Amino acid sequence: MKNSLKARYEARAKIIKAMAHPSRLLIIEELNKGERCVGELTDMIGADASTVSKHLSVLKNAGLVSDDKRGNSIFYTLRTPCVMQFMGCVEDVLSSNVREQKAILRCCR
Amino acid sequence: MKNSLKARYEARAKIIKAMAHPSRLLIIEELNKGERCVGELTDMIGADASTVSKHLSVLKNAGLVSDDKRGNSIFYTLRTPCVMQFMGCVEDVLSSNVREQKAILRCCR
DNA sequence: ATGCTACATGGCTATTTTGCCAAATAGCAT
DNA sequence: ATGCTATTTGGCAAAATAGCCATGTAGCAT
Repeated sequence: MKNSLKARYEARAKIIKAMAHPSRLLIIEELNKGERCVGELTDMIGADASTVSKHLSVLKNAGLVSDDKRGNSIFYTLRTPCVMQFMGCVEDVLSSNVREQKAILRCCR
Repeated sequence: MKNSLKARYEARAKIIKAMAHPSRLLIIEELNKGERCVGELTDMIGADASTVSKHLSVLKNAGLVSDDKRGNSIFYTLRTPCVMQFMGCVEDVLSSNVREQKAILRCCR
């Protein structure tokens, strides 16, 4: 693969990889509704606070979220809500997969 | 995290994770132009044929591509072209990141 | 049947990711 | 200063991922 092209795909992959985790998808969806502090997200996810903190740093490092410290808490915001539009497509893939499974069942009865 | 919710996010994550690799992004973009056989993709990527084959199986397993064996070759197709629309958003994130970097430079001169 | 081409699979190692615990840091209240 | 709450960081072990090589399989041609 040509070098400049490779760098381009690597940059994209980094962003997509940042989204590619169940907990981080929950975070993205939640932040799409409005800003949330780490504690709120930790409660929802039900993992160790340090784990959630690291997930947030992955998202931040990819440029998907930004943070704002106010008082004792740090509030996170979704920086580019367009990523949420993608979820519709992901759901399409999922239901398309289900349809295919059904079709396979039908034809082999 | 509630169990049914968790399963939902895991299913989504699997699809996104399948996209989260430079070579697989190239494959997706190329298949968006039309069907391609493994050899063509292997030449473009410049990795071992077995490596490319495994990338394709990841994409297939996620339901993103389908394959069609004709003669001696196997042709892959992008099953849900909507994933390509997402790339625009990814590019937005990237250029937004660049803008932010520039802003940081400006303010600290 | 033999050979050749096109892919896939198994096996292995190196690297990356994940998630917990413990410890550090920062802000607020007393 | 001390304690309390919120969050991050370091460290570590377990799990997942990536990529190569060697090998297996399938189709076509001779």
